[in-house]
Amino acid sequence: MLTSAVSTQIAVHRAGHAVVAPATRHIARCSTCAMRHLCMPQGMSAEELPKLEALICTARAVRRGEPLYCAGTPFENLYAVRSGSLKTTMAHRDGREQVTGLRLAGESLGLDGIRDDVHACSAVALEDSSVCIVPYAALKRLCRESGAMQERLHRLMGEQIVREASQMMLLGSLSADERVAAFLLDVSERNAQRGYSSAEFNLRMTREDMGSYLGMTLETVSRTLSKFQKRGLIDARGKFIRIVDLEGLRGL
Amino acid sequence: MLTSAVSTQIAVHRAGHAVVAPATRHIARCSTCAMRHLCMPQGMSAEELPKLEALICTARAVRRGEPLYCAGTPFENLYAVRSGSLKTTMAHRDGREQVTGLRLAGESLGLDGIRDDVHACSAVALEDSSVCIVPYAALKRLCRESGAMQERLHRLMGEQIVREASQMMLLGSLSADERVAAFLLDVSERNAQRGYSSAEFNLRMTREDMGSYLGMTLETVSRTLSKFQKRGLIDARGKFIRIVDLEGLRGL
DNA sequence: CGAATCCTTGACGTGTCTCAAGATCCGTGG
DNA sequence: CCACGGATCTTGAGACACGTCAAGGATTCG
Repeated sequence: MLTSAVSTQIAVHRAGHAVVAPATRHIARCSTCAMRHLCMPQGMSAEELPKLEALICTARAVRRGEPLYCAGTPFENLYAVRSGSLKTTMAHRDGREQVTGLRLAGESLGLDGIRDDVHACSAVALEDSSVCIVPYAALKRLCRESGAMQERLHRLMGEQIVREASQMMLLGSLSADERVAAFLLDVSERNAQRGYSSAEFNLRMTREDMGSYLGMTLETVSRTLSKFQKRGLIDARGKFIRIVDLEGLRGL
Repeated sequence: MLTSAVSTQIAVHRAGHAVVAPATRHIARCSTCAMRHLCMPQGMSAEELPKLEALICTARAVRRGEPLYCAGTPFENLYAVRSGSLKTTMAHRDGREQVTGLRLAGESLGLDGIRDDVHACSAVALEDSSVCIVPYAALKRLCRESGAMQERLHRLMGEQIVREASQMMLLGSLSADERVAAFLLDVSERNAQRGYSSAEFNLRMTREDMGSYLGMTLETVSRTLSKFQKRGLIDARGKFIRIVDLEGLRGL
């Protein structure tokens, strides 16, 4: 359930209700889907609401390991993660892939295609997931009609710009210990913002994914997590991670 | 002079004319300023043009070493570099600063403030420079009236998102040699796109700035440049750099 | 339940950092 | 225009954090 916490990523109504719609229908209108708030700023007038729901709220299921979209393919939609989680990856000329992002339930996806109508990244589900589809062309039209809507989309892009700049800082100037600690704290905080536990969570990335995202090898990720465990900072059992000493992690 | 090359960063008209307006007036309307094209997509109707020019084209001079804006200060304007160059920097909690971007003449600046109306980065001039001021509130209004304008702004943000993702890749998986080579090629290409020489240019960053941007120490930057010089890949005399063997650099 | 994937840990190699000293560049003021 | 002084750059030697290679164990998922 959502708490009254308001995400900075995607603002959420202050009423508690189910985050995840019943997963029985894979392609479905998600009028009960919390993610429609991606496009529902507080300032929006009542008559605009139906237009919105008509536009954006189609859901799509993505199986673990399957791509939601691929780098190089035409960009048409933005997405909001309804349940599950995905990674975004980019490839070098030589084919090496690197993880460039992690998207948890409630976060948005697909902005990498806006530059030139072709996706710059691929998005792959880390577990069986569900996303809301937001047709970009229609969203753009809506943003010209509604200032609140425009504001929302701009902030979403701004958020990603700042988030990526922070990741550049992490990669450019932190040690392996500091990177792993910063990553765990980031995931923890993003969980908290969406009303989930900040103290424990299932990280569906592999050690290799984490290493790729954090600019280190999977072995170093593993060693670092083991070290944190020995020091009593975390309790990690495979993909399940519990943060024991938050301040200790912050202090790195 | 501009060639007919069209920048992907900021599309430029296909007519050649001076990139840099006469620098005699520091605060001036820059109706002759190429940077007004930031907000002048091809698809724009004739009657919208005056509105645009009324809005955006005020210039501001920034002395070498001076900030154009600082992290933590209110965000009100976007900027387009008219002449000169700037770096953007971000600070860690502990005060360490890292260079997160380099902006050459013709490129845009300030998107880091859109997320929450406060600048996330600082922007500091690398040499005496001049920028066009684009009030964000007015630009937003314009984007609701003009689809072409909206498109332009979105692509600008999309460009930055993709650019930063590429920099994350560089920082996360390239060796020191590869990073320096990629950086030189990037600057070279950006120069070419704006009609300047791709083979030689003045990089006004210090070795320390480059190191900070590329996630390495200034000593390693220096050693790497020396190595490239010995191999006949480049000709570097302090901040002036000439690319001798483009393919050789690409091959790293 | 079984096989493939994923994770952990060890030993060793190396790319990059750190510290240091001298050279060079460049802005400033005379 | 020149001289000065601080900032910047180069280069070397040694240290160390992290990568690489390898092997065995634990998950996980079909």
